[in-house]
Amino acid sequence: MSSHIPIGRKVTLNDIAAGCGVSRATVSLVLRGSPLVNKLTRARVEEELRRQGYVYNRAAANLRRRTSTSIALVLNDLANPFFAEFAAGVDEALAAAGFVTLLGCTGESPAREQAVLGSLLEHGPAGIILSPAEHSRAADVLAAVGRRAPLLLFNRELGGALPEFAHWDQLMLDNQHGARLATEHLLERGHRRIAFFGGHHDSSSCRQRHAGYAEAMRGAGLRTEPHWRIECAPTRLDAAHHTPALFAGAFAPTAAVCYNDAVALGLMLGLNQRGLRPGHDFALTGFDDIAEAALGMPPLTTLSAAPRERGGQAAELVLERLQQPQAASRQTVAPVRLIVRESSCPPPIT
Amino acid sequence: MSSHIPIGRKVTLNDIAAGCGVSRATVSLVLRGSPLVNKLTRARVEEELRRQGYVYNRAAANLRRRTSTSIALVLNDLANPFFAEFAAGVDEALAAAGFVTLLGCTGESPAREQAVLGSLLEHGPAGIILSPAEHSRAADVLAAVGRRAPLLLFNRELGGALPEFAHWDQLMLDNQHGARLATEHLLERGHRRIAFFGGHHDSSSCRQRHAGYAEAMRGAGLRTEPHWRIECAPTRLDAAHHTPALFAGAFAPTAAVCYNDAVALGLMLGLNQRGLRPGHDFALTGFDDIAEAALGMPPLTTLSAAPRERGGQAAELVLERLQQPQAASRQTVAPVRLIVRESSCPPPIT
DNA sequence: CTGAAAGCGCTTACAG
DNA sequence: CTGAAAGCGCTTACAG
Repeated sequence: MSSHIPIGRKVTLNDIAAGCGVSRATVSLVLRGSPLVNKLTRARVEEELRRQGYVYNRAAANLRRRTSTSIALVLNDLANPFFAEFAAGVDEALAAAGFVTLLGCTGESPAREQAVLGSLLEHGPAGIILSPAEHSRAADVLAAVGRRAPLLLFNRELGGALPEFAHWDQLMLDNQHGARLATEHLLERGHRRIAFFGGHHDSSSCRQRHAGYAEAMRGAGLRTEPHWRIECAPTRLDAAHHTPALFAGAFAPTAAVCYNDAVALGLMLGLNQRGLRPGHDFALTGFDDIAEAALGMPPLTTLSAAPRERGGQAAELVLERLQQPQAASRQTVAPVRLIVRESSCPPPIT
Repeated sequence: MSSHIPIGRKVTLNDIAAGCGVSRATVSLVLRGSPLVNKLTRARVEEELRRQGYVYNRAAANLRRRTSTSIALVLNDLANPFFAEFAAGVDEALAAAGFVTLLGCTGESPAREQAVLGSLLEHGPAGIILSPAEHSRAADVLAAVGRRAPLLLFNRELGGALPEFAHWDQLMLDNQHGARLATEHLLERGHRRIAFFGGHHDSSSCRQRHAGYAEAMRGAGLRTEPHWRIECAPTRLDAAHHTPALFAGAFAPTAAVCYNDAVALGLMLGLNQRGLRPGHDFALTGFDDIAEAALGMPPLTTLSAAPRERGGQAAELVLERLQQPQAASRQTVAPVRLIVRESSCPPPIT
């Protein structure tokens, strides 16, 4: 059980009612802007509210009315700028709708996710926006949340699908289309030997991006080599380490579609170590458009998901769900935009 | 007034009590872990809680007990990685203490800050952590918050000091010391003509950093030239634009202590445009250690405030205040660490 | 147009 | 060790 912090004496409806000689009910009606109240009574009450510095106790009101004015936002990694932007977008849209954001971070741990969901649910959010931790399972989330609040899944799918899945809304990035755009862009530049670099195949976003890449390659009538698909952790460091594998076989690629920007920046490091100049001798693209992407050497061609707008969209989606609890669940796919920068050069002339 | 969202029928203490033939009071005692309850009764109740999928209604409990288990976190800019890290640190520490984070973003607007504080206060947080919007005034914050919850001020001071100020705790970065460290580091490298570049003098953090720079220069017995103090907006772009001003007079500087990393990165661009190689022909330092700092060309010597740890510290400070509402207010200054990278080269040999 | 009364889901003395 | 009763700060039919 959590600690308990006593609150100082606060001004309540009783104080206001007593202060201007009306009943609690009348004060309540004034607060809620009811047209039933006499103008003069209203003015007197409003003056008294100001005078005593009254603050509405929304928790009490919510209890009585059996409503909620909060939405839980559960994120796998707030320190990641992508999710920070997303959170800012969520909070802005929720605030505009009169809701408050209950924040919870899981640090990519399914166990912490369970704890965070449990704790936030005790505060009775009207809905939940969840960007799941890496290996979070559908069954566990379902057990924690049940039917207590509608859930919107953002960015990642959960492991181990379930029948109840159908009840959850989803907002996903168009990973497949994005990777296809990047691949087609490199094809247009004249590349034929294009690798797909980084990420792990057990991540749904990685599979989707790879599918988009494969689709574009097939569409161009091109075959791919096994060593054009290098898996590695989605970090700069691991990407740099795995760079040599790209050049291990015959038909070395002249370009790579990278799982994300971090991987692309790491590949740049790895290329430099081999004496290859990214953006001159080798072309590459990222995914996410993190702040560093525009500053890389060279600046990185990448895909932007406009995380702040996604946040606003996620907020809209849960709020709509609250209006229509029974409507069929919605699977929304957010568009992704190609941002062309210097890193996606034409192939070197051989 | 905000919208209202009806909540579905939930399992309450009454359902549990009825379900296993005890009174509500007994169930409550079980929930709160009271030793007064018979072991068998406890086991029966716990089984029933599980069976019905009971979720504790903390809002109702808080209302009855007149307690609160939430802390409001009000940030000027969550999209800024520094504050995102800070927020992650706050949330982690609060969660560990059984508290929940009520998030609010102001987007650097004092007007939105007022609205956000008002809205969050209606949810009855036990305390508030506020990183104020740029031109937020003490009087306005006081009017919004009053004595309804203890406030911890983070990162920036408020405009227009007030007697009541003394009631607020503060957690500030050691800006002055940090800038002094950077300046002394450049002095040790052999620089004598060192500029202070970027930021606006009406920002308290900028004044403090400039004071640290001036202190180090005085300490070394060095005078400074007027054109060694260039003001500009704390953005990359504006910094790049203002670069020529550094070289407008006689005694051009060989190094610059920059207001922050964004400014330093902008100055790098500006130097490149003049044909000067940062880290070779000109030395510079930043402030913040943003992710791009380590990746700059060259990597940027800078100061780290360890934002995530600051978040944990801020959470500790408010939680301590809740235990001791009457204790004298505390002004905490968080240390800042110099991170030496290639940008702070020795002066060119002339 | 205003007030008295009941109740949201919990907790907490107080009896027994 | 357990239960009946009152009350946290609100809202909402229902009278008048």
